[in-house]
Amino acid sequence: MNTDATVFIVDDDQAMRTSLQWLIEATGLAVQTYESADAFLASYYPGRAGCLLLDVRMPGMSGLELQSHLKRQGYRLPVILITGHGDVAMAVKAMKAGALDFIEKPFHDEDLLRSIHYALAFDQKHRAHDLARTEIAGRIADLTPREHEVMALVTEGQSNKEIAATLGVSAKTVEAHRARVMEKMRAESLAELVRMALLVASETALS
Amino acid sequence: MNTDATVFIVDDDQAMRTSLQWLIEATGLAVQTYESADAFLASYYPGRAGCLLLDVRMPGMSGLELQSHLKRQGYRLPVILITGHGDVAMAVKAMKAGALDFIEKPFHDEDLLRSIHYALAFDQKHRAHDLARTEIAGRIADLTPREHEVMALVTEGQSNKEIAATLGVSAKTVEAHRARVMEKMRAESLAELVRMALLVASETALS
DNA sequence: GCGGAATTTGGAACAAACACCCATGCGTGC
DNA sequence: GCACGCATGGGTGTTTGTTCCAAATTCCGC
Repeated sequence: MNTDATVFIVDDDQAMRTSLQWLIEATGLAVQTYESADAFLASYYPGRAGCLLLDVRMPGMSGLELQSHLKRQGYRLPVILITGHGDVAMAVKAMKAGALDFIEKPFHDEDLLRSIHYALAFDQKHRAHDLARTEIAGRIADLTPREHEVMALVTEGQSNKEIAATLGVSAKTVEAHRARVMEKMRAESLAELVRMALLVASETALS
Repeated sequence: MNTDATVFIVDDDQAMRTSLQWLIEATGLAVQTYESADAFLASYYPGRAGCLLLDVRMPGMSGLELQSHLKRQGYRLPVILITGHGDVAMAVKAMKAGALDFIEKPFHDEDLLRSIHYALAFDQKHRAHDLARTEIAGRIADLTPREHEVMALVTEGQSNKEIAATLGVSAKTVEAHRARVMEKMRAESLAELVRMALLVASETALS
């Protein structure tokens, strides 16, 4: 398990916060509590690993609002919603918005803990992937327009000769661009370059 | 919209089936109704485009059971669950299992129709992808064990020489296998082969 | 055992890619 | 103007991959 994974708890009810904190810390996990969505947002920065335990009904920004706000910001922190007075429509809406779980109070401690562990595993699994994707995207951003163009055609399967014809330049020029692409992308092989291209493209593909 | 997309309705209540059928056919969509999960399974074959409207509570196999059964079979038909007496836990369970929506009776016609249209779009979007994936998986299944092994190393980025060392055979042998892999997979380029490998691997990766 | 598929290996010629070297022209910014 | 990055392209040689060819071995099923 990720050693600096933290369970972030946002709930306006002091007693609930304390009780959740005790329960979760007893399993050896780090916990940070906040009494409002704004307090959490003021403290959280992307890159913090963990998961988010969120009360649905709170003064100010509600749990669902915070959830969609984080999603818009591109934060990937897994969200578990907790509610005292939930209904089916609310639960479905939250799950559609990407919540990992939607738990009604009162709940069984084991159910919540199981959900938290799943969320942490989910976060860890996606975090490495996202990091790699960001890294690769950064390298692509460093390519010149022409190099970017050549990389696209190379990863599409065209040979240097075909690319030269497509771009209306000599094969020699394509070779030069291609070599620079391999170097800048730190790709050891064409296969690796194709993998990189697909990795960053996979994000764009998810509507 | 897909012209042969069909809305499959499974509900043990005759009146409900008829009412849903009228509602949906009025929008110009094809509908087929079944009075039980078994009746649906006896008639449905994968490849049929559309979506599935499923009553949760039915004699015999329940809607949730049919949903997980289809999932196990690898069928990707989008599922919309409908229930008269649902609770939050049931809705969350269904959504976790991949249902696109979970609707309580009584519902607004527009809500159901919106959900159906989303499901049909979802189905169409994923169907082409899944078809391609199945096609590629079929070709891979036709590879001999050795060819499969060589393909794995090739798409990993190893050169023929490296593969030869890995497998303990001559580079010449690897060339022969590689050529047969390209032919059997109908890949025009290494990039295409890598794409194929990643396409089928992406499914296995989704735990 | 015999036929066939799978695996193995080699030769020769060719195409493609890579790795160096080099040079020129064109903007942008200091 | 001059330096720098960018795009362009030529030469030369090596490495790698492809495409023909042919052939030996093993193992499985009929």
